[in-house]
Amino acid sequence: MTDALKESRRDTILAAARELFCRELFENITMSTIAVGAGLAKGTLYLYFRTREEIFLALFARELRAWLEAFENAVKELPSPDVALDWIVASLAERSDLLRLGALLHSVLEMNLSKEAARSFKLEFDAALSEAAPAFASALDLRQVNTGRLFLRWLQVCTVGIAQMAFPTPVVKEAIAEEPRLAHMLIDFKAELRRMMAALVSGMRREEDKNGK
Amino acid sequence: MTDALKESRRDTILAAARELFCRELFENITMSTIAVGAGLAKGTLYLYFRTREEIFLALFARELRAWLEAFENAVKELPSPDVALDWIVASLAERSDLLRLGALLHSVLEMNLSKEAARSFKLEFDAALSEAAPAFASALDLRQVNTGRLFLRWLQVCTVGIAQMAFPTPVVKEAIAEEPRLAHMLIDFKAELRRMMAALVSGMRREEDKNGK
Amino acid sequence: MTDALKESRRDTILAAARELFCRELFENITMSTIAVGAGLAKGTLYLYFRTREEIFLALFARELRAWLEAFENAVKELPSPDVALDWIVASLAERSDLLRLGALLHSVLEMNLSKEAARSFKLEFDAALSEAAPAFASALDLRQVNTGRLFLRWLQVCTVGIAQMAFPTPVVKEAIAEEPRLAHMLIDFKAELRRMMAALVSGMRREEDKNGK
Amino acid sequence: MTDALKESRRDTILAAARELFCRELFENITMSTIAVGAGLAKGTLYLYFRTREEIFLALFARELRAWLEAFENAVKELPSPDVALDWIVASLAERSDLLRLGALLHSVLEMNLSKEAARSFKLEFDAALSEAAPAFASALDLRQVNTGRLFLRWLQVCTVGIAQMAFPTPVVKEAIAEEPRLAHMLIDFKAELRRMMAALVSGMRREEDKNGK
DNA sequence: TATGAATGAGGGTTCATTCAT
DNA sequence: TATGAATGAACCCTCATTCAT
Repeated sequence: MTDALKESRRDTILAAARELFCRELFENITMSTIAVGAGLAKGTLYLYFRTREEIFLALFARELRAWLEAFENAVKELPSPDVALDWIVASLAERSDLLRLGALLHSVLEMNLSKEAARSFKLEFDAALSEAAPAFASALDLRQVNTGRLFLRWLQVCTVGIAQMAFPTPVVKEAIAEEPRLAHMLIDFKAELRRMMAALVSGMRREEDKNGK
Repeated sequence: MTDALKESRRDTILAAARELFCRELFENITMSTIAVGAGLAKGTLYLYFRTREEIFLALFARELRAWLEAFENAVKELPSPDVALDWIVASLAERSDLLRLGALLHSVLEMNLSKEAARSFKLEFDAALSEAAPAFASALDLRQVNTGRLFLRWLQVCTVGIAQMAFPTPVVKEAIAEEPRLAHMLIDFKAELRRMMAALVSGMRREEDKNGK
Repeated sequence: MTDALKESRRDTILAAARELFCRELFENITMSTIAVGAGLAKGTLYLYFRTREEIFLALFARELRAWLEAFENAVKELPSPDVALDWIVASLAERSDLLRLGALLHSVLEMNLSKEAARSFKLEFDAALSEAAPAFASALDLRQVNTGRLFLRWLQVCTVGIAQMAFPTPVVKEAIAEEPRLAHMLIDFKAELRRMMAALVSGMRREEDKNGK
Repeated sequence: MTDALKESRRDTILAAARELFCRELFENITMSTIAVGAGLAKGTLYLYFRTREEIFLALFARELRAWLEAFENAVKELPSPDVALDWIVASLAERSDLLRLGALLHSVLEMNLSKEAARSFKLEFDAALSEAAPAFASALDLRQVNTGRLFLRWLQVCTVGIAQMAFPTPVVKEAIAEEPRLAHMLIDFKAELRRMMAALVSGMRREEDKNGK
């Protein structure tokens, strides 16, 4: 079996997982369901991924890469830092599965992992961000690549933290909806992220200036 | 049975839960273990909390209140915004259980909750933050109470997001430790939070200035 | 506390149990619910009944006595055996809780009983039927009291057996309703009981004739 | 895995369940015990039956089919209706597990069932009886197949109802044994069923005659 | 007599993972 | 490589009953 064939099988599985993840909570997605969705037997999944968590970790990595690529494609049409930030925030808001996966990363997905799997995920994750860092630095008028990398890290921090508030579980959403006093707890993801990132980017610039002297 | 007695039972249970949470991953803590730790029968726990998740939600609420109170006690000894931020960051770093609970909030603790429980948790949570907001606003030289509330929200965002990176699961920690190329992925919680909050507070002040005109 | 007071407490409890039993499946009725319905504490129920099953056994006995009394009151207006049978069948069909309790008697209610409770239930049950036997014998034109007693026994047999078919559990009822081929499995309790008892009464008369010679 | 292999696994499980049911009360038989008895893992049971109740429902169906087949094999040696009734009653009395399962059918086994399971059980049950009806009609000198079907229905009614009295729970049996006044409550299953069915068959014949005119 | 807090046994079911074919 | 039958660990929660007050 060629590598290409192998890769396409992985894709089939990830596509099935993604499909399900868009409609269901993570905990309700079973290996069985994924297998059915992919048109494969349950056991076959384990030829491509060692655990259920690895599947979603791989899915996260793929979605992340896709978003980074989308940014690199869009970057020439982003004349100013402000427009770039707008694009970043808007495109993230559209990728709710990426956001939701990001929120699960730490407390769920990294829970049942072999050391080897953890290592290769982290390496891949780091590589992806590092490669993309220069483009972000330039689009945002940051002088150093390192600051671009920092931007991506802080973006992740904010993204995860805001997603927690902006996308509550169904029952929490209902509870908030029915209680007027809680209305202000429903955060708008896009607006909140935009505000925070604006402040953070200013901060980064100031730090660069200070260090630059 | 008086209310005080009831409250003390709840405390016993929460104390046992906390004890365990400091040593174990959340998923490995069972109702059985908590019951043994509290010197109670398993069924008794359900007289005070409707689900396992509710216990940890209550624990989070208690720890949060404790931290907020600690701040209010410390506030008079925090002459400048910088010192205040130092105190905030340092005291959070010391409360690793509060941080870890915060990180579980969304993806785990709010998963198995009745609407009623969700509602009362959110109300309590909101009340606690709102009461504390003025003290934060004043310590940080923010002009409006609302900005104090915003500070707490952003603090939560950053706290959760940074904790994700700074406190990896044991296996991930090992993986990072053994791979030199991943060294920079081990974030220092305190430093990172300090930097982010500094930038964010500056941003808040600028927004206040702009709106103030 | 006088005996009358005690008796009225028992009645309160039985009334609450009955109320619930009309709306719920037996297995869904808890001691808690009954206690709430009776306006008593859970523990108080145990001052009047030793087990949950005893409550429903007592309820059955009470309902049975009520029905037997109703018969004795109606008997003068039942000129012929046919009319008497009609009355018997119709009045049973109206007492669906008596029927449902009867169906639970063996496989559920008598499952968790002390020997003492079993004994006194059976004695009371037997006494009630024996007292009523003559009235049934006379209304149905049976010559011997024993045959009246036999009638009541067979009536119980048929009642229980038919109730099993005529009052299926909700999910079974649905299944039958949705499957045309199963339409004939929905027995009409009244018609079926009438037919069976008619045949059985004829049989009893023939046996009496044979033995009488 | 062939269908035959699958069927044999089901048989293994049902055999284990039967074995236990002969020695224990239904409520004391756990999935664990059955699994051990069948030499399988607990989870494996759920590959063949969706719930514990389904196992016993399938067991009932199998035992019923076995009895119906036994009848069809015996029918040529049953020269007269009386002899046929004798055979029927005696063979049922020997199959106490079939009787006990029949008694549980309504109030226990059909309690925890999916609609689908209920449907297929009822269809199978109905089919078995319908197929057997002609043989019964002919052996009992009933003119119409429908009356044969009716016979089987009434047989079920009586069987269930009488079993309730004839096979009391252990504690009830003791209570009756120790109390002379209750001696007559211990019904002899065979004799009682014989008497009732004789009367009912006469009734059926009379109805056929009436309708025939 | 009444309470209701405390008990703790109890078991069905799910599902990630393995492994013989 | 693919299968899917088999595994078996894991665990929450209910609720009848007791008993100290």
